[in-house]
Amino acid sequence: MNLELTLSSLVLKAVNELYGITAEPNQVQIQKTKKEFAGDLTIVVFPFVKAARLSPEHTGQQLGEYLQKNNVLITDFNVIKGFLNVTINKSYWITILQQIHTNTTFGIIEAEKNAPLMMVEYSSPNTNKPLHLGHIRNNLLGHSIAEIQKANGWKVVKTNIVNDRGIHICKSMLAWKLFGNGETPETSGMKGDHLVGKYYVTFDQKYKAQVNDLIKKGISEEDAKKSASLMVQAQQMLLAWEQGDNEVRQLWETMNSWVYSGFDQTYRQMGVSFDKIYYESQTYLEGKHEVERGLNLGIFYSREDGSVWANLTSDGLDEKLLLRADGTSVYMTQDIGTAKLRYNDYPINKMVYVVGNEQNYHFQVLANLLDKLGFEWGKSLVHFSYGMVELPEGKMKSREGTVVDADDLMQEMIETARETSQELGKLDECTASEINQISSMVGMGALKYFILKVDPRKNMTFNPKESIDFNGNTGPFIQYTHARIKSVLRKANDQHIDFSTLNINVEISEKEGYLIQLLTEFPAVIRQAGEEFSPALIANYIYDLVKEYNQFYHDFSILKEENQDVRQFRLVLSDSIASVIKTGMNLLGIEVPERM
RNA sequence: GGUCCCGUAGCUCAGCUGGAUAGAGCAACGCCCUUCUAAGGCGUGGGUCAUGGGUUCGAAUCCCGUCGGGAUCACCA
Repeated sequence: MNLELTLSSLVLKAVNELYGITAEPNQVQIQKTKKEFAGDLTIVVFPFVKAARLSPEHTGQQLGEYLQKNNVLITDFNVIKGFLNVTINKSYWITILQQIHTNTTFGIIEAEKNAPLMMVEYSSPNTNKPLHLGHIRNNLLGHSIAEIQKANGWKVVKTNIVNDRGIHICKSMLAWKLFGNGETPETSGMKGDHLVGKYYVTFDQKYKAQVNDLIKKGISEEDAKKSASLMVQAQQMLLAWEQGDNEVRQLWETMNSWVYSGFDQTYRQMGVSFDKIYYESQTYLEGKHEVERGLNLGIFYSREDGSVWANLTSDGLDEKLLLRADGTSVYMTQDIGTAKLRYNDYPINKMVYVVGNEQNYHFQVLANLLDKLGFEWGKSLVHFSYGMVELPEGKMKSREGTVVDADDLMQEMIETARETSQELGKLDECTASEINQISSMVGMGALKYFILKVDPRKNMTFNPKESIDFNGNTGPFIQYTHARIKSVLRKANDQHIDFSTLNINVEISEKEGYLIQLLTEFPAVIRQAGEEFSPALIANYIYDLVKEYNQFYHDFSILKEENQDVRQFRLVLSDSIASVIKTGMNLLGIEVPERM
């Protein structure tokens, strides 16, 4: 039984015996004692002062005396205003540390055989352009959430829905066909996804020129956009694609294969992966079937032009298009199909979509439509809605060329890490491949931590002109602390110091006791991060821990400590902290080096 | 216009299921390497928690209004 629960029930007993009231467990508020006061845990006494008919100070005093008398772990207490601060026996903390140190999966709950299954969809790229900073946030969140849920005992299937078809794909295909002169990744030396992206931009430029010409000829902007020949051709291409036209399909497969090899490279660098990938081209027909079924059931209706709609106004939503007049499908259509196929493929208990908050409405509608179509899990889907990454001047706009490319950014981070190591002379004794490995870890660590430490629900700002920091509240700071601990442990090992056992009665400082207390919070942090879908909670926790540890490291010596028991204790403490750093950072998808 | 989200130090962010004097990092300034990795530690300055009300013993946190910013309501995805 953990300390807080023990204390909590003891407080309930105390108020019952002292004041004759039966308090609810949630009235007992126990929190960590603020640093400026003596004590480990604080009980808020305000909820009981009425029943006690005493001043808050008096009530606190009485409760404190009762607690100390009835719990051997409490060695001392003090009351400030209405706050009762209790001090816990140091040997208790040492016992706890011993347990943590010997527990190789501290904080982690491994999935049991019959554990529930969570499917996490993330990434979901379009195959018409390379990944950018927005995708990075999505991928890092998706990967981290999957890891966190695994650590909370779920079975997790990571999935990706690739938007490999649709009008936008046809645009880059058409532009390549018209203006590409047969260019390939090989002939151009470009990464496949970047090459295809180039033609998507080409389409946009040429199309805009056509529209402007038409407007100059006196055609309205609206009509010009519809009748520009590039748009008409793209729509014809989409239709040809849906009808299985050989030539179009071949071009499509070729260009998509270029994109996939580019994406693979990006995903590898990012350190993310998937257990099962769905392709829109393989799910949209299922979606169409479902829409037609809904139409037959009278859930949906068709308009005169043949388009199919859902009327959701009675649910507070709008009317939603599900099939265009020409019979081609839209985003929503395929999402319905994909959902159905997934539930056929896996015994899903919880479906999580990691998708930006700009699509909040889309998922409201999706849940509603699935529900209407009779899927009982429709309403229970989770849209893990995260905020946008913005530049100081606002949203990234591909048309204005302000998009931060994922590959470029990752490369820059790794280069910066390499240069920094070199300037500081940190890796002078390492081989070239070690230097590569560590630079990659540190550069990616800086990027990942920068993104994951902020509350996922909130929009965040990224300033490309100021490179991501390596000092302070950053990934490298945490990695560095880990490396320093590992260095000490290596030296202990060289000196054949065995620290497998602890003397429970060793004298420890406040700081050391506090570090153990922090360690004990780790499992609860993982639980909460899972419940709230927030990697940021883990990031912030690890930062607090590391900051405290660095103060300890500065103020106390470990290997030079003469008292053997104390030295053992500090080694065990450091080792345990290194483990928690590593586990926590791994939950964020960040690796930690042995040296840096 | 309807719906939803956000506003905390110069900048980037914590804190938000109500609790003590609102915390970090960056930036600025000043200290600390003959001592286990200075990517570190210590210190100084910096706040009307957008704003006005309300609930409460107690509000950055909960409720209502106002102002400011954003998202969305597409035969885009």
